[in-house]
Amino acid sequence: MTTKTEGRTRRRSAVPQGEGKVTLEMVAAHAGVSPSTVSRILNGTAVVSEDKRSAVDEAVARLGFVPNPMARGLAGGRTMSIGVVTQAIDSPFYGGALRGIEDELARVGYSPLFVSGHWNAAQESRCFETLRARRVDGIIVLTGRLSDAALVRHAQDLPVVVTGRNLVAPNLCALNFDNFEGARLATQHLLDLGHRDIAHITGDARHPDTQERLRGYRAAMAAAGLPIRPGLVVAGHYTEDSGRLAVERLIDGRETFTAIFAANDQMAFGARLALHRRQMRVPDDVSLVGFDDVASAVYSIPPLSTVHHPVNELGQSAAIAMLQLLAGEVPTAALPAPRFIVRESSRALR
Amino acid sequence: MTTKTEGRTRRRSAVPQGEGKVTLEMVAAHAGVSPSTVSRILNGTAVVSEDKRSAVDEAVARLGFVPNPMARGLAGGRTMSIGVVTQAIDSPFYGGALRGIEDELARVGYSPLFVSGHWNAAQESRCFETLRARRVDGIIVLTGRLSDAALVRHAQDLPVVVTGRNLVAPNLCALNFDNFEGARLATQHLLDLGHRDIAHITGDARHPDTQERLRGYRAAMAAAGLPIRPGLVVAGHYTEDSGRLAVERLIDGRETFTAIFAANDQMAFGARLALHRRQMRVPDDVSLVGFDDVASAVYSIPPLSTVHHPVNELGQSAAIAMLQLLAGEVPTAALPAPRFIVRESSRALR
DNA sequence: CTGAAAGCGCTTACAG
DNA sequence: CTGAAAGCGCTTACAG
Repeated sequence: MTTKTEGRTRRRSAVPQGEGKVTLEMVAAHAGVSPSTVSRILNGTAVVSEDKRSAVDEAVARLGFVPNPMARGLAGGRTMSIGVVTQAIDSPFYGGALRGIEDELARVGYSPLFVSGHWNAAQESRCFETLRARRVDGIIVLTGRLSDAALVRHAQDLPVVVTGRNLVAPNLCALNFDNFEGARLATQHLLDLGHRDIAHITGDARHPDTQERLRGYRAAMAAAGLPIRPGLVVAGHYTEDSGRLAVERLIDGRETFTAIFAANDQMAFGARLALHRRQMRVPDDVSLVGFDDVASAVYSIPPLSTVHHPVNELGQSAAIAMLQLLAGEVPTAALPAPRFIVRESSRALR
Repeated sequence: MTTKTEGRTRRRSAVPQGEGKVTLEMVAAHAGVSPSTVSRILNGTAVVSEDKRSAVDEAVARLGFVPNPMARGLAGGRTMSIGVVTQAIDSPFYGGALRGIEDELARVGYSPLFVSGHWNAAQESRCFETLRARRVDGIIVLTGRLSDAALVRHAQDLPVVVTGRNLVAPNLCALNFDNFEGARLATQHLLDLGHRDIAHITGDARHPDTQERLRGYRAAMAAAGLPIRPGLVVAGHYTEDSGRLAVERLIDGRETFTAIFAANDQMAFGARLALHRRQMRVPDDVSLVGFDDVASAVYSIPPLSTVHHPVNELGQSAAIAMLQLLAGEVPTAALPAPRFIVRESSRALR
């Protein structure tokens, strides 16, 4: 049995190897100009005569020159890297955002530096230190627990874009999804289906989105002339297990309900399991809707009706806004409006 | 309107602020020694007298000195960063590994630099270039599509640890999970339950694990004296949708089956949906088992029986092995043996 | 428009 | 055991 992995013949190229060894000085020598000029051309820092420019371009191509980011950073120029403060690198929700950021940054030669704050302000502060020590050109923060003031302060030193907040400050761009409207849509969907006894599993109270989503739920109920029954609002904290537990409490309590709106998909999945354990069928016995539309929502059983939170676009927009800030432009990024996706976990009350 | 880029007020505080501004030189001055000595103490590069050491330690603490990784890297020392070549930053499977790596590296002050190869050898090569340009101290590769030869070559320049392969080379450590045994276990579980007509959804043929898992399935069947019915082995490529399609083909074909072993959980989820659509109940009508035990497996309906692939430990072990390689030691990392987790998607044939 | 020179903050031979 | 000095590969005032 031959191993497929070994048969790769080692192609040798005429092109100078060892990418890392070619320096800007070598390029300068080959092009017959000074290192300063090469630097300027590479950075578009100054107007340079056409012939020198082409000579340099050619030398760069011939030698396969790749500027050393470390040297660049040390010398005070751009490091071409953007710090990304996420909460957990393996979050099923933020994962899509990380990818959006990575893709968008990649197309202009920037690379992201991911660090995890684990929903902890102290750790997040350390993330910032790490990132600044590495001389990132800017920092993107996905929600986080840092105070707005702290963010504004950092923005004095380098561009920052933050998601999940509304914040206006110089050199800073805040990108927020319309959580209120999304939650209103989800609740309205259930209302339209004829449900009146709609329970809501809230997210972590310290999370900014939580209040907004609760507010959306309340607004829809109120608009329908329905009272908010306190027993129908149960607290979770965005994890599957907290959703499961919330439903257990709901069932064990005296309140009756025919539908549940979970503040995120993960809790909806947990709720689904609790319902399953109690032999309550979705959507036959109770309708269930979530929020976020994570990748696995389509494959849950039954496929989950949920509000689409364009997390990938969120990442892209954040990256684009950062690039604009870096270019001295005013960010124009805007997030798509919430859309409710009807799948199979909700149905008309009969 | 003031331009934000210019207004950089430099705040001055009593406490040495701006962590980034304290340099090794300042520490040296405060401690009354030369920069070289400070550097040596910080790096444990040489034996230093006790009094100088404590003087330096104190100065470091007082000033809150944090070495600049860029300068470190440029000067030829360690950058304290490890490149991690993953396939997709948002993979539900590798996510756990990334986290394991991050956690393990963090405790010794290293930070990971994640880059995505997207299952594409060319992109992976570029990942390596990026990482080397940034002077990472070592590179961890999660499977990938690079040839073994390419990996061995890179290991000549810096320590490499790779998962998902068996490979022996200097300055390189390969960490592989026992896919064969895992698959054998999964199939045996179904066999023990009385199933004979067991279908297998394979993974992407280009993926090294695929053959091993297929081999495990075959071995278990053979050991039970059962023939392998070709029609029962359908190809997928590790995505939910490919699992769904595979089951559609299975159902539309003439073969009968009472159980399915999907080569990973994602395909099992897809299979589950296809079954659901055809009104086939799990586990009543068909038993379903997966492979990997991703985080969401516990919350799928019904909770998925699957082989536990300790992906978090995989990440940790990879990080530990890297640290050992960096210390000039021989890696001792070993992965836990596969365990089959019985949940509710499989049950005895009656 | 374009050089020469200094400097970014460290590490590491080289000499004591 | 410990300095002084050079150098890592760039960028950026400073002078033409």
